[in-house]
Amino acid sequence: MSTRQRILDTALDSFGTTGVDGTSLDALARDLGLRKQSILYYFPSKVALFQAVIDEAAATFIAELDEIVLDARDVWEQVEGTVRVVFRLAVRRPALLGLLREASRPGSTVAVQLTSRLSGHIEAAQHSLEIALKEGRVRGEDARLLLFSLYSTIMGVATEVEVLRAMGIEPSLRSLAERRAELLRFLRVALQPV
Amino acid sequence: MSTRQRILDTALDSFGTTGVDGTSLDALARDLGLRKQSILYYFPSKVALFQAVIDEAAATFIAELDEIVLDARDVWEQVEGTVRVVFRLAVRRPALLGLLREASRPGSTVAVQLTSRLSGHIEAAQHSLEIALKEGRVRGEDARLLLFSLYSTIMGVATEVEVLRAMGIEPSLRSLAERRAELLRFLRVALQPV
DNA sequence: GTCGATTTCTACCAATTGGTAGAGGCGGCT
DNA sequence: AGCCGCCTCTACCAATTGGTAGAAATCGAC
Repeated sequence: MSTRQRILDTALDSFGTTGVDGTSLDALARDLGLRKQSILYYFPSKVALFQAVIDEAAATFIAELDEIVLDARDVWEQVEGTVRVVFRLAVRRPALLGLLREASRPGSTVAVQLTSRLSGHIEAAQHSLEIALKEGRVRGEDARLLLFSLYSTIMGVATEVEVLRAMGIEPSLRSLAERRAELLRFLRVALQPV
Repeated sequence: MSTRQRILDTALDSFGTTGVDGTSLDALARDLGLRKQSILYYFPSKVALFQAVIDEAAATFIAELDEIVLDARDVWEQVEGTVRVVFRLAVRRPALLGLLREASRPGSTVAVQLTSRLSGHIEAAQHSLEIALKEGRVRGEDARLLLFSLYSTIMGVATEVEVLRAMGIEPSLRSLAERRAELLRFLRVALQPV
């Protein structure tokens, strides 16, 4: 793997767990077995590196979502696909979810950049939700609120892994799968029209 | 108000919005019209200050919750009370919610402290949820997952304010009240037994 | 007024931060 | 060999970080 890509990968992990402010270029270079000047050779500044990491993270996130969600035939399949993607990321790349949270924090300069990057996907999801609402296939009123609720519920439950880890409890894959199944049941019931 | 209390207040706002790493004692002192040495007079170190802030934040949060939630007669009143408290905090003290997120981030040293501080309330809520589940007054299976889902949903929607602000949109109080009402409808439907 | 405690100040400090300048290694190409 | 472009290095820098030492100011009590 190219040095540039290695830097992006390690930076994502570090930014996602320790935070951007909590990650120094020195520490990052140490993890890579390099000097920080080599990092600054590939990326002109730290914020440039952060933006590149965000860009790549958003790209992979969208790619994973698109692959599963876009060719879903109804809203429920979209929800199911999103849950699958987010949980897979929570297991395989927990730092990515942490990074998304970090970047969407108010005051972050890249928040705008990230949301504009994701806005296409968000609007598409909202649109298909609105249609489903209008046709009565989904229970609810405001598509935007529904979307936010779904998103925050999924993210919250998925990041429960991290919270548990922070409390010193290592969650098993089995318990994670159970939680995912329960979350799906919960969402199905919540979405089902009366 | 005492200087010590002023420091705690300003620190909460700063830590909650800019983050702990993103807040220097110098900047904090500047906001207070002091020198940072005066801060270090009241709190021996920065992490000591952070812990004090967390402690106070958790205390107010719990106090607000207890006041409304504990004398609720059924689970639905508890949920309604929690939503009311969180939304009120999102309007009056948005930094507090940001701080709670910051502190519950994995890798944070105070995460354990915070959760142990809240654990009493969490267990009480989980307990009453379990009873409601057993008696069939609430639809669901795992009380713990249900609790997490409720919590993350409420938090997510409440912090939508911050996300919108980060996108440059100032949400009106009216729209916030609407969202709260919609969230309550959403939760009521999701909890109602069949 | 003055004593003593509480509080806030000036003056430093070592360590770390992100970032610059430029030398040298390394490979392939002619 | 010699050159060149790519990469990584050493050496350094100004600014900022959290924190210390101790001098002044401020205060109420007597």
